[in-house]
Amino acid sequence: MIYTDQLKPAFDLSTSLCSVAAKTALRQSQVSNSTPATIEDVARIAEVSIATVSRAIHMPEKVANSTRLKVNQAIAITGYTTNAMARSLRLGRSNMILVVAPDIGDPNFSNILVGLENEARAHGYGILIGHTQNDAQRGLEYLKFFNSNQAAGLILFTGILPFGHQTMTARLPPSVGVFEPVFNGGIPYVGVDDTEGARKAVDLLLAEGHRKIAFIGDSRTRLAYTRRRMGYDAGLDAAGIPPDTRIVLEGDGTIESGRHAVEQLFMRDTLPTAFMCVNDQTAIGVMVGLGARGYDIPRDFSVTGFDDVPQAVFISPPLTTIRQPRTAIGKQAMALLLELLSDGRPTETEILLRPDLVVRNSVSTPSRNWSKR
Amino acid sequence: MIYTDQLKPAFDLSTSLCSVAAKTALRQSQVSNSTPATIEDVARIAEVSIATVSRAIHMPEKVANSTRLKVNQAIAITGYTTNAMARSLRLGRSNMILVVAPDIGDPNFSNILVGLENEARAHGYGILIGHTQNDAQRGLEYLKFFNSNQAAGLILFTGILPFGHQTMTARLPPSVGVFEPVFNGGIPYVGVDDTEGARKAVDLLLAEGHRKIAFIGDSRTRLAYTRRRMGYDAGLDAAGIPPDTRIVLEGDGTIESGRHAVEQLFMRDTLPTAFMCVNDQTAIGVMVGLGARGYDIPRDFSVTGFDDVPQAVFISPPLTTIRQPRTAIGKQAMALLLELLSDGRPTETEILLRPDLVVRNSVSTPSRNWSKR
DNA sequence: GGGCCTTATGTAAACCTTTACATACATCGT
DNA sequence: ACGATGTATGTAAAGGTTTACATAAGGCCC
Repeated sequence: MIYTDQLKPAFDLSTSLCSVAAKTALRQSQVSNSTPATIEDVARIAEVSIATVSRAIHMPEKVANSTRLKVNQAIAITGYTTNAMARSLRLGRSNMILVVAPDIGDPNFSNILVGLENEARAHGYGILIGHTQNDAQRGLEYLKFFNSNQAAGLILFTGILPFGHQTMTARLPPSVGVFEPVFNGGIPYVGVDDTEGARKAVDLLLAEGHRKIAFIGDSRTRLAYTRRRMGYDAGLDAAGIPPDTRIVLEGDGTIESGRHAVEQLFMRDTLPTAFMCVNDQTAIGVMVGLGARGYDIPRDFSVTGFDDVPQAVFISPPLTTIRQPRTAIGKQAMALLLELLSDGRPTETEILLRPDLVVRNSVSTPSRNWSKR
Repeated sequence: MIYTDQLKPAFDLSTSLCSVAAKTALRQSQVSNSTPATIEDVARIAEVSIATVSRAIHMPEKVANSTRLKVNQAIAITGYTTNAMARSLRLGRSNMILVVAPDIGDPNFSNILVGLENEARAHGYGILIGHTQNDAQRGLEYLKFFNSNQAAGLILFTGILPFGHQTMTARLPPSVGVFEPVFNGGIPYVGVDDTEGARKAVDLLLAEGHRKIAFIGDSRTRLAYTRRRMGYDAGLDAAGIPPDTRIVLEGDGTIESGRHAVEQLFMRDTLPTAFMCVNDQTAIGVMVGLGARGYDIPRDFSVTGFDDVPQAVFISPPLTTIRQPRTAIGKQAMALLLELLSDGRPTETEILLRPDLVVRNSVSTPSRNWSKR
């Protein structure tokens, strides 16, 4: 898929196999050098037909060695690069991948992008980005990219199709979801094993001696959140601790909801010794709420998050959390999509990467105060 | 540049002006509906030539009202969208803008991207991203996008051309720099008024009563850094404070260099009461260094940064700094580029946005301790 | 009513590839 | 020596637009 990498400008004509006619052609082409060289220029210089040039580039084994050599030299001379527009038009497929996220300003987004871009370019693809800001109408606009083959595949950051479901279910481009499965189904995705990640967090808290561990969840129905809750439940169960619904709260994944959860718990009779949060935002909110009430973390309460957002290391105390291997996720997602593009059929419907526990400073043993309860 | 926005699928044939022939044509086209509608399908249904369809879309004033109506209805029926590949091929220009940054994983990058993308799409352009990781070879690869009209313009995040200078100076695509001027010159850029920003920081410190204000700079020769230093100098000068080179240090803009600067100052005989840092990274390093020596910020020392990186609000204490209006910069840069694309000649060579002081918690009056000196 | 201008539309070439099909030539087995 | 097979190359069509140029029709003036 990488078209030409002969970009070396220097080329010594005297050692060339090119005939006199070729040299004349070269001279001509240099005069009219204002416009990029086309396959025809190359053909003229190499003294072959354009079909042969095309074959020399894309099916080198089908042309004679001597011819291929001539063509390569002509390419070097002209600095020819395949016109991607013409190629896409002819082939009915492009070498661009559209990446759509609800918000490209999200700091989590950039790291994925790195993985996506590296993998894409390694295979001769470019990437094209768009963001919907959760507006279906805007999502719909990106659909045009596929009608006209401006993009060959789609990476979706949002759990829902950014365009109305009925509109396009029939002719959906090859797609891969990132982080969470796409609602409509049929689209493979790459994410992290949320259950296992949550399990690691709760196991750490248990190992430190916590028995009353609150779970601050996210009531928006996303598989990731459900699975994190499952990890929490499983961990407690394995430790023989009966579930206590009084310390399981649902928020909405924001800082504010973390703070709110703390307030709610203080109004009830049972306080936990640790807060396991569905994501880092919530954890930050919990820490803020606890701090506002004068408590010290991790002395009085332990807190864990999930995601390892860039801020997690800078807040005080630095947050113990579960890391999403973002660059790796991006790489995997793109690899899966490219495979889809060539094979046509998804090999996997779900790729779950292993999340790592990153231990910082927001967890310690339960304070004597609270563990007495 | 926005091709078609008639996407409404519903269309009542009974109210249509279309003749029986048109309805037959429609039926036919619906049968072979697996492939996207072309301009020819539209022409057949509207019973006009493809030239007229093209004109109805791009030069509506050149077709009769009745004809335009028929065409629009046909477009609505077919769901036609201009094939961007064919269009770009014919026009020799595309509706994509290439955005190249050294590192798209940089958290500062995402916010700019938002501004860029919004502005671009508002004008019918899409954006395409790449990152060079400071590798000239990789930068060179992106040049192909211009030879083949895959992109019409270039947004550069790096202060240098990502491809060897000599290679392409002749046929450089319309370009706009972001944050800092591009070395080679001739390329307009959009950034922030660094001098004014620095001046705001130093003026705040002076207003708080500081007289010994250190400047921790960045010795890498970038215009932005030089200008921030100029703002510092000007501020002290205006306050009648003679420059004191003993408390002006050069680092390299990293956290480590901030920490190192603190160590250096402690080894000398004159300590400042405040640290004005060339960027937030350095400021964070300074805070870490000071914290390690047991000092409290802002009680013992005041610290200011520059950039307002996302972490600035999360570190402790939250950093008083100068905000880069990132989304606005992105928007402006894209607007300038689009203007360049239509006019051909840059109207401005440099657009400097006004940076704002954002006051948080890392600055207070000089501690009595130190001010006694 | 004939020449002329204006307005609306159609015809066909061009943009640059890729590739099915045709052609030409060499090789080989008999 | 000849048909069959295989290899290397060329010819031309197709992909979907845009637009210069040609054509046609209508309105106007004398």
